[in-house]
Amino acid sequence: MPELPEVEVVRRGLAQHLSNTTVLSCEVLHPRANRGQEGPLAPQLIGRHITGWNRRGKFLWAALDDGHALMVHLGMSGQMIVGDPGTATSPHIRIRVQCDNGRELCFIDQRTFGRWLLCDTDVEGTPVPAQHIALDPLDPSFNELETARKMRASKASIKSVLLNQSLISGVGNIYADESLWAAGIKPTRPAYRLRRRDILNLIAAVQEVMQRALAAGGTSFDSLYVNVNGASGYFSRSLNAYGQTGEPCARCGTPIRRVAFANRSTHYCPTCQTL
DNA sequence: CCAACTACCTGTTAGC
DNA sequence: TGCTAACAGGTAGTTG
Repeated sequence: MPELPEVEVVRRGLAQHLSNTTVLSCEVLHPRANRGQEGPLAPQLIGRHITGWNRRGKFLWAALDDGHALMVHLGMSGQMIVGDPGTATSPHIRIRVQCDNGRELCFIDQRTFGRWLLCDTDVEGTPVPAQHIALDPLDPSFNELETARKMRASKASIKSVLLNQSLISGVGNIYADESLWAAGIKPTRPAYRLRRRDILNLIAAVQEVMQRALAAGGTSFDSLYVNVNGASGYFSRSLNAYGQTGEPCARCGTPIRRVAFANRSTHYCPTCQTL
């Protein structure tokens, strides 16, 4: 599942191969991939000039030279494949675009949770539909103290708070479980019952885990294929909690437990995640 | 206003 | 073998 590190790998690949280029053609092959768009996408997108690619949390967008943005969310299974025309052959190609640098971009998305949206931006260039998304923990302007204060003001469980994209963005189920394991915090603990230093430790753990995943996933993006499988492909051997049900905890040896929580699976060590 | 819950989607796997 | 159910989960919208 693409979370922040995987989306950043995709962004880097797109920035390398599809910056300063104009859209020549566009086909929407599945309407759900462009849900919420006013009017057909193709005639609005053709002729637009992409200046670069930006990201906030799991939201990705192409900055256009007229102040608009082509916002992309990969959902659970979205992939952005860049190559020569005809390179992508998946039965799940949802949108196909050709650019004047000779490259083709295909949006492939098996489960159709992802989408593209051509939209307005604010004065800072952020797409309007992504304005409610908080800065992510790898953003240079991310404020740890301010974020910790907001998180600690919540009565919800600390895991729910980590997944709340309006407080801290980019964290999904995998990195939430990994960060809570690293910080020794029980996922169901209400956020307000944690000390300030515990929350700050947790934020540092999120940053550390994501930096490591980014380093592991960002090794091979100079090929034309823009890989989004960072967590499942490169980083899976480093996981300490997520998907480790029944495996001994790397810290204390207790079998990792899996529980249904907030309609999601949660993996944690019942012995050493006690905060 | 806040927190919790549900719909949306499809390929894979487990169980009978 | 063939069917059904569970499972994966980010976001938006709804409910309490």
